[in-house]
Amino acid sequence: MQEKYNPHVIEREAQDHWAQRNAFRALETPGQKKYYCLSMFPYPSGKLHMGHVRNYTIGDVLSRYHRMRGYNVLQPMGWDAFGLPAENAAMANRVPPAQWTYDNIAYMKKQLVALGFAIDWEREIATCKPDYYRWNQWLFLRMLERGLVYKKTGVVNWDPVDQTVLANEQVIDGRGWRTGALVEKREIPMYYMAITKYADELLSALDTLSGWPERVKTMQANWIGKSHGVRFAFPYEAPATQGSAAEKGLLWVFTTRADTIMGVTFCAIAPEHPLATRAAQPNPQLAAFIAECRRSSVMEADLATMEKKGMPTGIYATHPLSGEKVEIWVGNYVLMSYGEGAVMAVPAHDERDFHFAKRYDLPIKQSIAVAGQSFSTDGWQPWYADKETGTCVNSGKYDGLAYEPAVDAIAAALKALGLGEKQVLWRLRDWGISRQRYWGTPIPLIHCGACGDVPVPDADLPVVLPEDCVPDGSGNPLNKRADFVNCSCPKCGQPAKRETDTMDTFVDSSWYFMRYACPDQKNAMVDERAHYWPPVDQYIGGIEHAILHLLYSRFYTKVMRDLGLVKVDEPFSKLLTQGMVLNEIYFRKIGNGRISYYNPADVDVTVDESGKRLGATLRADGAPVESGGMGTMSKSKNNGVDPQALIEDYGADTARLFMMFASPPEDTLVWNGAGVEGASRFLKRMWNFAYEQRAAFGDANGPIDWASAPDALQQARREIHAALKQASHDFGKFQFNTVVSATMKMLNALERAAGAQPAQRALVLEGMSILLRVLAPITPHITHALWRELKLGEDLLTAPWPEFDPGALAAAEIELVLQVNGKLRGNIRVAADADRAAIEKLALDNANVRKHVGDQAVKKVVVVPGRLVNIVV
RNA sequence: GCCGGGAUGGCGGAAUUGGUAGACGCACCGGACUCAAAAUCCGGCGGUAGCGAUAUCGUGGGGGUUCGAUUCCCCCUCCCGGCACCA
Repeated sequence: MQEKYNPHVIEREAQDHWAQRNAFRALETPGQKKYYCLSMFPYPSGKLHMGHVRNYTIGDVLSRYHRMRGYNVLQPMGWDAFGLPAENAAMANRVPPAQWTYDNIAYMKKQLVALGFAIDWEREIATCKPDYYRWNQWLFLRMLERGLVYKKTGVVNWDPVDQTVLANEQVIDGRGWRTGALVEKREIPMYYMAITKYADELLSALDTLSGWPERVKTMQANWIGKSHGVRFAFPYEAPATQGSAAEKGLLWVFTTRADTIMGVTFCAIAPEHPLATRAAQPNPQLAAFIAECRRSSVMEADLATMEKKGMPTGIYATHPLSGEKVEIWVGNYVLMSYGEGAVMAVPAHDERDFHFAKRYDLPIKQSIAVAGQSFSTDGWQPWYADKETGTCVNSGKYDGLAYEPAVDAIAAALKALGLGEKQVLWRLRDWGISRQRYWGTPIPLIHCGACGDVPVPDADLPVVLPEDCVPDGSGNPLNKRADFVNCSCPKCGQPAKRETDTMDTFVDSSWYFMRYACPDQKNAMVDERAHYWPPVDQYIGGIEHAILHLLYSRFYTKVMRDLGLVKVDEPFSKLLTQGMVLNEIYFRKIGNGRISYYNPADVDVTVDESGKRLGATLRADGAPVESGGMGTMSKSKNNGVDPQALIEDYGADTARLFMMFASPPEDTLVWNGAGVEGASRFLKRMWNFAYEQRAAFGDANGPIDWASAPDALQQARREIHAALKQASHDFGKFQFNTVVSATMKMLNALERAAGAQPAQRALVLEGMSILLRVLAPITPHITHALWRELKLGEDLLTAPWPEFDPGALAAAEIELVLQVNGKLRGNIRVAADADRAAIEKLALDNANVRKHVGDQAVKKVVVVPGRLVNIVV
């Protein structure tokens, strides 16, 4: 045995050992409990960052732990390889996205291997390869056949200089990130997936996901957003204009507060609403306002935070129940994509309408009252919107009705008029999957002048993406590739054009977990092995994916089930949402709204004497940079920390141990390398202890009568088994930081108790056998080496998880805390089986307790068995 | 703005889910070893008062429930994640 811990040597040896045995290859073994453990696959951005190390270490710890628990474990890995950063890199470096991507994959794979993850690399997939995305195309066509894919227009960010559609991320302060040009909204035809057809099941099935965090289920439920309300219409008359004749029509709106209908004083429509367009024809001011709205962001977050503005259309509608005239306004806060793109406005009982009415001096009419509260238009009060205790007032025959009966009566009245009825509305919208970008899955359609949009026949799949394009930032380079675009129509054989839009990369990641079951299957999307492995038993990934990725994956699973491809209803039985790993963000604005980000490792922070931050400068040029606060480690913010230096300096085990010890996996973690030293020190200490004690191992020890062993030994053994009990319990809670702390307690206890006596040697042997197994999932290399050096068994990979000895935990005496009126006043030792009366007497006899009780009467004595005595005076 | 989450010593965090707040580490301070340093080992380490026993304050801020609140309830502040084209 080597005297010194040398991580690089033992890690190489352990990894060779596993590789030679093909130890992590997963086979479909009938009769054995399977455990499909999956960490979200990475985008190959270049190098791993600490968020990856955290994610994949958690997955590996759980995989190895379950292997020790006797499960047939599958842990695969792959690459979410299509996406925008590859195109950005291509523009910067003049290298095709494909080459950049494959280079990154090669480098990052090397890093994953160096970290010793128990991955079945035979199942590796990359979504940018035709043998994968072929099945994106195939499923797209099946969905098209079933009406689950359809075409309609959608709104995108348009850079008028580059003539290019921009991602939200590429719009900074309303300007294109490369050109600095003011971005416009533009409507273009796109393909949509009808996820709303599954809205009901996506919502109700959340109840079956007992292994998911409540917060994620809540977020999904709110996102799907089922709301019950009333859809109804305001009849209106639009006067004749130069362009169009006078028109009578119905303005449809949706509301969840039909009980406030008699408080309506105006209506508001989205700038994109057809009625707004019509009203703008004779009204240049309104047209200018609508044009201004067109220049605003497409992002909901921007829309919701911007100043609420509006303008009257001059068109009046008739209130369907009161017959009053109400004016129709255009409001920049009304979303065309939700409901009807129009709302009834009740300033008295809707906060947004209230502020809008105040701003434009529109009437405010109370129609709900709460007993004991008086209404005023001076300022908004939360009770104005209270539907629990409010009743209708100033509402004619609905006066006095509470929320539910009022909604029922009003819906019935509208229905009788043929002007509306109750309706369920979803916040969830269909999923627009078209991207006007090169580096993605080609949408398998052909546009023929005679036949229209024609699906590519299955036999012609995949539609292969040429891998040698270099995007230049203006438009989709596929449009310039005649060899890609020009084709013949599969129906009529005439010359035709291939669709050049590609699919949203969320499509790629919505079913990859199914493909891992059978990545080598060339003739089908999935085969019968997808009836063995799915669902994923444990999914692990960042909390930032709580809604979109997880919802799309659930949708895809249900679609694949309904196509008979898989048998599961849900893709992920248990979900662990890892907290973000944050780091400082530094940037400079380099003009035209463009931003350049600098890695914190290249930035010096200056502080004053009290440690307060004064500023930050870029080391390269000494000039100041701005702080962008804390944010997720990412390529786009250039604030990732490459784990490579950590691995090279300390080894994979230290990197893994440190990551697991730093915080519980679900917590946000602000990156700070301090503490790595401590993790490394612990492993060295364990190695040194094993080296010193190596003589205790190997020879047979007789059975030890622990009950007659010295107290100090019994105490040490109690500590070890208590720590084991805690560690086993904490594994179930995913609380790996306290598992690590338990192993530290074990080593502390062993170091104190070690010695040459037979019982001491037996304790060291038992303790190390437990310690190494508990630590094995976290630091697999050093534990593998020590397990063999100490001759504790053959291969630690398959050693069973240790069970604690309840007998070791029993103590003859226990300590009880004494309180007077809830304040700590001392403690006593009592026999473990002491009865209540004896405990009370001992407590009341305690000198410090007597001092604090004094001559006050004891009102009550609370005894919590095994914990404390509280004397209430 | 809306939805979800978080805040505990100088730092990361713990507290068997209502029962001794600060486990286990990091940093720091003192000591041993050393010519010296590093490494290692031993000890200390929330604030205030006290030589000490001990007292008192203390889990983002304010209020409440309880014999007892980091934990449960109400209000507020700040930070993080998501908001449909970053992945």
